Amino acid sequence: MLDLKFIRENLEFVKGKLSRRNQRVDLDQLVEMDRKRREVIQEVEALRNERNIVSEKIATLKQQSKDAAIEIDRMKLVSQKIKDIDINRAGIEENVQDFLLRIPNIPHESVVAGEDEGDNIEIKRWGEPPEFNFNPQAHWTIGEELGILDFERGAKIAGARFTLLRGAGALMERALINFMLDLHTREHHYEETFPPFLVNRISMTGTGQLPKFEEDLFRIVDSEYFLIPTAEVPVTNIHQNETIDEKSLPIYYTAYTPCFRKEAGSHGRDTRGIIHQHQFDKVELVKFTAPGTSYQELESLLENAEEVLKRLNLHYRVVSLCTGDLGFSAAKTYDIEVWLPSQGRYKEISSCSNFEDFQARRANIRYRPTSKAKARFVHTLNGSGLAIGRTMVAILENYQQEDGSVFVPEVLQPYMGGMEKIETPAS
RNA sequence: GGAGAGAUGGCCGAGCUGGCUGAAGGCGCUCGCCUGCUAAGCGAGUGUACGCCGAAAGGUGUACCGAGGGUUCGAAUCCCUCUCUCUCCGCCA
Repeated sequence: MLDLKFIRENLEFVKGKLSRRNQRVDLDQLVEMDRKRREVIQEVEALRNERNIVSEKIATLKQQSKDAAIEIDRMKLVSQKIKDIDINRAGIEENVQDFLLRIPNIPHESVVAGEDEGDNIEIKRWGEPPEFNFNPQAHWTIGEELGILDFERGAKIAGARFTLLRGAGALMERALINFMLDLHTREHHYEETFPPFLVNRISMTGTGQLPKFEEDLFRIVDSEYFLIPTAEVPVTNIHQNETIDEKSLPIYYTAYTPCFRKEAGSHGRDTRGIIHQHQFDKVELVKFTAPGTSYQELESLLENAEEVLKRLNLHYRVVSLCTGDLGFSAAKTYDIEVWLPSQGRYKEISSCSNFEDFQARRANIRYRPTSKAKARFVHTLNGSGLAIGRTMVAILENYQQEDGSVFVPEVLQPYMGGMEKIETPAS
């Protein structure tokens, strides 16, 4: 959420910044509502002031056993008027608030203007794509052959975009989770957390999923619980409505959670395999920082996520999203894209963003500077470190052998009971 | 699921027979005084949000005692609904 006062005082600047996003916002309408809002506030507060003064007078009169009937009658009318105006004011303020919650964040100055992902800027590449002297298979073929990805059973149990992992597949899922959590907690100094997987509407609004993107979320019938689409939601909301001591910043959290997404807009995209699932596992990284350091913290967050791919020895590149491709809440985002041999292209496996104070204002997460100035909003950041399912896709495809077996990356072997290779049950 | 208790400022804790209570008292914190150092002591200050005035310093108004409604000229105080916490019983991984 943007600061209403900032919009009011920097209208042309904000308009210019938002025009580079692929979303249209009529700020003039907001400014007019805000003008009306302040007008009504002045009106009702003047009446309240009068009522307070006269009520005190009534109290005095009564103490002196004098008659206050005239004042009381007059205040009855004033109170009724206050009530009427208040209803109007509440309506206006709700409209203003709702409007504000639907305005996307302002892109950081370093974010390049562009239309869509085609305009994203490649920042770097790491490693080399593996070379095959045979035709590399897609992960769904490899996984089915090995008996570790069971798409038919997944669909039978739940439906499309659900997959049953079994045997070494299920084991690798668990191994990847543990490997990533161990790396981030032991070497990158994130605190491990294990949050609720269902959250309320307030938390979803705090991080920006609501009110605008409800159709992307799974919701529990007959209650106000939503299944989390990412650990970002419960973990960022850990400090909802809190004021943090500056001394304890920056705060680093990591969490493994399953993620649930309706994928409403992606019908027909990646229908095969486990690239787009309604349920997938992810290890997430979340940071709370002071405003001055958030961009250097974004760089180190990105490095922490990259480290996972480096240790798995998977070729990847990093792109900086352009204004048109930027998510609703983000001021700046780096995507890490891993190489998929079967597709001959890079596929997003992590998204690392700085939200600046956009989420903090919504979720009311502040910090008190040591200089005892007044509390300010923190900056929040998060990134996948990494998406587990897509990491498995990358491993299956990049480590595949001609005979259909798949080597287990060295760093994962201790997490898989020393297993070095996944082979077909028959062999 | 049943019965009961509670939610007040950074913290503890009064007020809850409605009217100088933004809120006693204590702790903490800040500044000053005092003190050879430390401790103690003394004095003053110490919330947030929004509106208006002001270049600013600041001034001023309104709101806020879990949340939302209601009664009343006036609500932290009375009534209703909800949320959360605690205790006991039942059930349960």
